[in-house]
This record gives sequence, structure tokens and C-alpha cells, in this order.
Amino acid sequence: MGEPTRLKAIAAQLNLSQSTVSRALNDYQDISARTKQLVREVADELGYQPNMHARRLALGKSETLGYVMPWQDRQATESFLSELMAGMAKALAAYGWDLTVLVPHSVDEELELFQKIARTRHISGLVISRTYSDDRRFQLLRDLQIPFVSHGRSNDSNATAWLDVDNELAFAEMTAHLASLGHRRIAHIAGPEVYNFARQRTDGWRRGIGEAGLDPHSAPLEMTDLSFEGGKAAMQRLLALDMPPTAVCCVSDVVAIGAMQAIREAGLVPGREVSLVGYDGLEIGAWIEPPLTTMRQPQQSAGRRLAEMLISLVEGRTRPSDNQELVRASLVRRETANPPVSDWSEGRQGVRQTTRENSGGF
Amino acid sequence: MGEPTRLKAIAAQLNLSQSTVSRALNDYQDISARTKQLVREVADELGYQPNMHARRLALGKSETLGYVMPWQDRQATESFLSELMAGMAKALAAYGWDLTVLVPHSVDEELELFQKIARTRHISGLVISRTYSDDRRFQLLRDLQIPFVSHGRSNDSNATAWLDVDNELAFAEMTAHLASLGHRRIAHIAGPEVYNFARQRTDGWRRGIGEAGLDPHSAPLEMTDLSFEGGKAAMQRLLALDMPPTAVCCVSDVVAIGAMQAIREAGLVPGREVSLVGYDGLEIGAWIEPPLTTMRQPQQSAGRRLAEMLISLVEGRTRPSDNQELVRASLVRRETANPPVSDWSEGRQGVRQTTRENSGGF
DNA sequence: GAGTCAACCGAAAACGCTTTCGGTCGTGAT
DNA sequence: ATCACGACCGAAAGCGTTTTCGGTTGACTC
Repeated sequence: MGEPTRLKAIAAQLNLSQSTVSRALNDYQDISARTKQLVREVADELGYQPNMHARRLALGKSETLGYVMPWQDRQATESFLSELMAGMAKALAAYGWDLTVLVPHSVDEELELFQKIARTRHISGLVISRTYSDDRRFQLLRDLQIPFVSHGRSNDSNATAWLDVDNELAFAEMTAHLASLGHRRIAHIAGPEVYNFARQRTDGWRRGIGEAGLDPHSAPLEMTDLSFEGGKAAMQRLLALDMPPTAVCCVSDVVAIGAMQAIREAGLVPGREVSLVGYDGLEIGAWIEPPLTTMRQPQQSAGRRLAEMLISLVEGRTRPSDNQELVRASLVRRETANPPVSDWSEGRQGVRQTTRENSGGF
Repeated sequence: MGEPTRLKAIAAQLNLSQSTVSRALNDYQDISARTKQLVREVADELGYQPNMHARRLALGKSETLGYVMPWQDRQATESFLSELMAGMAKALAAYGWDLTVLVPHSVDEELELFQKIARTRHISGLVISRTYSDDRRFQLLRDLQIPFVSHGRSNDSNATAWLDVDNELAFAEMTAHLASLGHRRIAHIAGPEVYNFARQRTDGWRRGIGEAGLDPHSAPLEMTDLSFEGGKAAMQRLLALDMPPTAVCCVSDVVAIGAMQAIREAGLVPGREVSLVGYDGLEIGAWIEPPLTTMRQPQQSAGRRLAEMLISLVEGRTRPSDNQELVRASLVRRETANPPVSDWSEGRQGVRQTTRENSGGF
């Protein structure tokens, strides 16, 4: 297990020149079939693997893509991050490319990082995520001529490559689903407007409200950050309304789980007095009581697509605007979206007691 | 934003040779302070960043570490994976090193991957996780002379570098805690024995049982895979015993959450008739009803330490056996570990009714 | 004022690959 | 026999660093 075998070694063994061996392995046309055959045999007999650095230096490209982890807010999306990354890494491995993860501490540091990458070029393309509606990164990456694809759109992504879920459609459908169950007061717990996906989801909810023949202006809307506590607080505000909603579209599963907590603490049962739908399709949603109805998008295949798109961009086979892909989320029916019960909120005290007797044993 | 600036450019601008510039930037002793100063100024005025591939080719090392994602069983540990990776990436970034993620589909593919890395050397060290008691990877990595540190020990890790949590101590403490609350029948839902950590945890539980003056042989023990469903099924088996346990030590939070489900479905209340302690410190544990008592180990700092240890190994500053670190998990007191209620299991029917009335409104 | 010795710096090789540019064959046509 | 032409292959340059090895200064000693 001494020194790794180099091109030179296999050249020596066959009495060929190094350059011939190189071209044989790279399947050049001016090498005879017989020679190629021989070279290949000796190559994998000796377990030859090209030295990446030399190769990349000569080629001038890196065959390495970077994924910028969203690490601003410590938690939230974490759980499907690793799944997304696994999808990307697997797809890249099929091409012999590598995936390196970048973890900037702040927005400014992220922009600096881009500058550095632009100079060293040791990463030849980036996947960014957690896009803002107003996202400085797009402009900068274009200026720096770093190929990139974003997981999620922004105001500035018309001409760039992206993979996004149709958030608006998802929330329109979610709202329609709740309306079809008979709900008339369908609220929305929205995420921070700076996030593009949060805005899209609010838009979708609003569209759904309208399409259900309800009044978007009177529909209850609460904002929150993407946390359990935030969801809980937002739900508490909704419950304090004169006319509390009978159903709530939540911007994320984590927020929805927080909302469930608020509902329970008010002595009500999630999915009974107040229906709930989350978003993300987290597995844990199925493990809580009652299991959370939600919408899911496939994370692994998203990772794969992101990787494939970026490769083709880096290779120059396609233009950014050719790589825009909208995927559809699908409803995961569990147990928190049900027809409304008779108007509980007009006789709250009475209802609260009834609930206590029924909240266990689902 | 045309071509990135190279050594040559800054040499030309200062009428110096390329080699002088290189040595100035690398702080060689035989370059005058004045020259170094000048070179540095021009360097960052021009935004110079060394070409990684050239540098790594010349140096013969890669300044890139790899993290082998545990992807055998699709889920389980996912949630803290990204946190761990973020910790690693951040630590590495401080040294200017990169982290690439590797996602083998199977054990065999993982071993092949190691072979490849040994030849290309484009990754100069590995962090592996999800160690088995009997783990082929240790031997192979040693043979291939790839520096590595494992997150978790194995039978074969006496002389290698590792960072592990003291699983045995953690479960001994967990058991002691339950015993101190008054429990006498403390069961264990164990993970697959192939995983070293699962075995350690079972050992710890057994030790705790003994130290509490109880009989390890009669203490109920159930095995399961590391899944929600597995935990649920195991708990069901425990509940079906003649003398069901009043407390259960679960190998992981996910398993514990599954167990809670089984308890609820039996008409009982987790933390009341049956106390539970999980392990991992997952955030979601705090969001369920009732919040799950568990044990936590810091993931981000673990990532950082793993990275630091591996760097010092790759640099040859320390030997593997100098890098063995045992960290301690700490109990996170939530609401599923309480004193036992009076012997419910001898009058189960009656208890069941009582429970129904009290299970809501926590 | 010749010799010594630091202090500084430049030339050039090396890392291992890719790729361009010729060069050497044998073949077929003239 | 000569020429042209493919088919194959070797020599060598180049990618951008690092690092060894001398070589040139000037100051300093006696």
C-alpha cells in the first residue's frame, strides 16, 4: 500500500508514453483500440486513480459543487437538510463530482465567501437555499459569474436557475381542502415575509380563500418566525379573536406543532374545534397526537435535480433560464384536518368541558 | 471580474519574482519585512486567492476532510446530522479547510469508497459515524493509512482516534434517576446490538439496575430497530408482560416517542403509569404531549472537536491514540419521568378508566 | 582593502495530469 | 520508386503553486 500508482507507472509497465496512457484512458480517437484495451487492463490492475488536484489544475475546473447551508436561524428546516444533501451527494457521486458544505455565520460572511470562491474557483458551482424575496446573493453571484442554482425563487430569479416547489399552489390546495370540508373561517399563520416561500404561501392561501368564495380581507392572518414558540404564540392570538378560525393553514410543520400546543392549552382538540394543516411533511408530524395533516415535497429527488441542473450549468450545456423547475407538493392526509364541529366558539365555556373528556385515547 | 489574479500578476506589479512573492505570502524567514509588507498589500488589493488545485498538488495534501453520512437506515439520526456537519464545517473553515460529504449506498460501497480515496488522496481524512461493535472500516482505514476519527467507538478502536459520548454512564445515570424516583421495575428498549452505542447503552442500563440494588436478570429488556414503529411494538410487548415495567429507558428519542404512542393506545398516560426517558435530546421531544424527558449531548461542539482532532491527525501533530475523547450527556428533565403511581398494573381495568378522564389538558 | 557572513532574492525543478504539435510508420496510389 | 495520407504514438509545454539551491548584494571584521 505504498505510493499510489501514477500515470507514469502504468506507462512504464507497457512501454508507452505517459501522454498515450492519458489519452487512452480518456478515450481519445487517435489511440488504437488494442492499446486502449491494454492500458485499461493495467490501469485497474494497478488500481489507478487519477490525482484529482493535478487533474483539476490541468483542466482548470474543480468538479466540486458547494451547498450553502442555511444556518441563520438555528433550527427549523434542519430535519430535511440532511436528506436534501444526501440526494445531492448521491447524484454528484454518479458523475464523480464532490459536494462540499459551506456554513457562513451571517449574510455578510456568505457574500465574502462567494468572493473568495470566485477567485480560487475551487468550487465551480453553488446551490443556495432559503431564498429571500429580496436576495442580494443573486446579483452578486451573477456578477462573479459563479454558476448557481437556488432552491427556491426570489424577485431576482427570472433569468437564473432554480428548483422550487409551487408554494402558492400548495397553499391554495390546502385552503381548498379545508374549505371543501366545510370550513368558512380559515386562518393562516405566515412566516417572515423576507422569505420568498413564506410570501408565496401566504399568496396561495389568499388565492384559496378567494376561490372558495370567501373574503380574503376578513380572513385571519398572523405572522411568526419559523419556530415552535412562534407558532404557539400566533395560535394564541388567533384563539383570542372574537371569531376564532375553525381551520388554520400553517407555514410549516414546526409552526403547526406549536399551534397544536396552543390549541391544547386552550382546552381544545387539534383537528376537532380547530383543524390544522402544516407544511414540510416531517416524519415527526405522524408521531404526535393527533397526527398532523401536512403537505410534502420530495427532498431527496430535489437534491438530485439540483445537482443535475448545476452540473449541466457548470459544463455549459445549458443556460440558467433553461433550468427552472417547479415541483408540486402533495397533501398528506393525517388527522388534524376534519369538518368543523358545530359552532363551538360561540359557547366556549361549555365546549371546553366536553373536550376534556375526549382529548385522550386517540 | 475577468481572470483571477495569480502569483505572477502580483510579482509583475512589484518587479519581484514569483517565488519571492510566494514565500512572502507564506511568511518565510528569508524575505525582508518590507517586502512582505508590500507583497501583502498588493495581494489583497488585487484580491489574490491562491489556486487551491495548484497549491494542493504542490503540497501533496488536500486540506479537505470527508464526512461519511450514515445512510443505511433512511431516517433515525437525521435530525442532528446537519447540526453535527455544521459544527464540523465551521471548525474547518477557520483553518481554511473544506468538508465534503460522502454518501455510500451500502457498506460495500463504503469500503470501495475508502479504497478510492486512498489512491486519489483528494480527501485527506475521514470522519465516520454510526460505528458497529464489529466494524470492518477500522481495519481497512488503518491498512489504507487514511487518517480518520470515528464518532463512536468499536471493539477495534483502542488505538484509533474517536469522540464518543459515555453512553454507558448516561444510561446508568438515567436508570439511577428512575430508581431514585421510586421505580423498581425499570425496563430497557434496546437498539440493534450491532451498533456499538446500543450495546453500551444496554450495558449502562444493566449497571444502573445493579447499582440500584435490583436484579438485572429479571429486568425487562426488549430489542428493536431505531424507529418509531419499532419503539411502539417493543413497548406493546412490555405492556403485555405479567408484570409490566413502571419505567422504561429507551435507546433513542424516536424509539421513546413510539413507545409513548403504545402507552397511549393502551389507555395509559406516558409519565404517569409508565415513566419514560429517551436519548438524543431532540427538540421535538419538547413539543409532544407530555414533553419527553431525555438526555442530550452537544452536537455542534462534537462536530467541532471531530474536525479539530482530524486536522491534527492529518497534520501529523498527534497520534491517533492521543485523540480519544469521552463526553458526557446530561439529563434534560421534562415530564415523562415521574414517581410511579400506586401499583396500577395489578388492577388494570380500573386504572384505564381513571386515565381516560385525565389524559387531556396537560 | 581582502575576506566572511548575513540578509535577500531569482532561477528552476517538482507535483501529476491534459493537450497540442509533430514525427514515424505502413499502406495505397501514381 | 516516389508521394501522399492515415493511423498511432512521443515530446513537450502548460496549469499555478511550493521549495530547494545558488547567487548577488552590502555590511562588518581584521
